[in-house]
Amino acid sequence: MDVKNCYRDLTIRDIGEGQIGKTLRVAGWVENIRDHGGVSFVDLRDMYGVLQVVLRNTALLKGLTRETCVSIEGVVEKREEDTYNPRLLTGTIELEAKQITVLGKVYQQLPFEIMTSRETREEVRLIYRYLDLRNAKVRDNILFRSQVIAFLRQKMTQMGFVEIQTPILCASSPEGARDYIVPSRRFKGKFYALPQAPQQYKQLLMASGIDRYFQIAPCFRDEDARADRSPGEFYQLDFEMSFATQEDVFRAGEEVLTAVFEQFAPEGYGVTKAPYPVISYQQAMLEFGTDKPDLRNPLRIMDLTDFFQKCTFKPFLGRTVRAIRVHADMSRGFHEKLLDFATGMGMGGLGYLEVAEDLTYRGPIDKFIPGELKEEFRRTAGLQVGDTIFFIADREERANEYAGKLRVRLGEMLGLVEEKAFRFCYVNDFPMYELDPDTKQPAFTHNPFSMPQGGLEALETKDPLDILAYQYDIVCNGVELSSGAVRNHDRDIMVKAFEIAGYDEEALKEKFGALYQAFQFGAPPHAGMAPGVDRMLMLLRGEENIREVIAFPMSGSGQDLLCGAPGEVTEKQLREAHIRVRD
RNA sequence: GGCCCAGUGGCUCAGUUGGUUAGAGCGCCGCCCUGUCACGGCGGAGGCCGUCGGUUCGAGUCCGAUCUGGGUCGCCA
Repeated sequence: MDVKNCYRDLTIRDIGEGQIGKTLRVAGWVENIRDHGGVSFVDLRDMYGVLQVVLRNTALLKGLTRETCVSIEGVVEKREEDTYNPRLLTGTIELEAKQITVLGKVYQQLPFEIMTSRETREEVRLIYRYLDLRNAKVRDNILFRSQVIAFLRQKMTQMGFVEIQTPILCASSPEGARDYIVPSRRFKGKFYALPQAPQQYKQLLMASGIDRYFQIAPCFRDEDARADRSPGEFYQLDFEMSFATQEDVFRAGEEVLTAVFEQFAPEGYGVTKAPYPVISYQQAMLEFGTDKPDLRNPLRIMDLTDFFQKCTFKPFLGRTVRAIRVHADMSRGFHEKLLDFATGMGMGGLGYLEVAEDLTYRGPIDKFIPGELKEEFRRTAGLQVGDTIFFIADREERANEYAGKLRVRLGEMLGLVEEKAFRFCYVNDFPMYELDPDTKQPAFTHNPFSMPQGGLEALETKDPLDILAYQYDIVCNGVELSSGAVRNHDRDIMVKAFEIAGYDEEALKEKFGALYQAFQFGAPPHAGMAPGVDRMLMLLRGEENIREVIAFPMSGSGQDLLCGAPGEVTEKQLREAHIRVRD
């Protein structure tokens, strides 16, 4: 687009050797000033780049400080070859200034230096976020976000999904996270809530006959922050498909994710091609010790519980025994570091065996494996000469956790983790119910809207804890990117599913009345998922902190330090909203 | 809500077993410098050591509380 007006003729992106000799105006900010007495240099920055401006008339410097916003008129000149700056796109040219107009003065000392703003205390960066965002690296994350979101929209549209906005002011939903609530002026004592996700609306869209819906959906949850979880609000690529099976959603999810990661991953990164590996929840917990497997790490956990019940090593009897086999030379120091890690997370010790040249085992546990079982052990564990096998024994839940962390640690220490890769998988077959530790009653594990595998029959005949749901996650590099499910679209099955979780039909009607009603009128089978946009961006940019991919992030305590939210409101506002604040 | 870490000029940090006047780099201000690009040189200003209380002859330093920020557990159907 042509930007020519009284402030500028071109942006810095469009200035190059083609303009040599021309007189033109450029607008931007003074990034740096280098005053050499007779000649001075100003680095002029706009959103697109940096251009060196030469000032031969010292008077032009008057009134300029760093970050002053200016319009500069000058002549584009070729630089002498020995003064090229290869770090600038405009490094072979410069602008010889004839006139400088200050558009925005700097009145105060800057709170931090723009070029190194990322090193500043985050609190200060957030208070002056508009200055922080002048830093190229900070700004590029936000520009990158814009490109990714534009790409997602285009891709989803191409795939036949229609984007539909669902309400931001909606009904409070009783389950799940804490709602943000908004008082109603018209209805005294009643409240809207901000949506934790457009879950019910998108299901209602399916009942409305919309075939494939998507939305870059803002989601609001009043829960505490983490490094990878912003408090309050975040965005999901929310989508839902009618007449769809789990496999259909898998195909759609992997198509869009592989496309966006291939498009935007850093140079040289590998991206899992569709179809993604599918790992059941049960298998994930066993082989990876977590439901968020990082497939870049080639190590797998094996189960040796049954085998060790036949041996005489007391600490393993009656315990879940997991093992990790590695093939690597390990120094004594290595074992000490690993043992420190193990005891650091609460393990009593860390048993291991090494397989010697003659296939005998070296290690204290060897003597507890009866001679006649040594060969069976070798086959069961798949051991070869030079292998080391580590053992983890505890009650099952803890054994999983320890083995999972040990797997990650071993992979890192041995340098086995694949670099420069985004490795995706689906984890599916989550249990439908789990025991609520307080009430000892079955409760929904993930999402009350999921379809139980086996349908009504399973609900009526099986132990609730044995029922699996058509419930799945997408995991990338050990990060949960998305949850999703085949939804329960049948009224009767829904009633039964809620009954098991302790809600009668009346409660169901009250809590999810819209869905309950909609399912009376020929609702289509449907399924979907909602990959987190912020998480995608973190992965693609290699950022550890979610705030780095958000233009105006809140602090961990859920405050907007820039604008001062949450803030107080006037008495009048409170009165109109029928709110009284208790002391 | 629990636990851990941090808070010292504008920014990033140092500050000894508690001991005179709290330092450095960068930034800022002034002067010098005609080819730098995180230019260079000389000089200068700038601090209630987060806040409140306590111990002590004496506290940036020790103790207690509190606030703010970060991380984490809980929480996040």
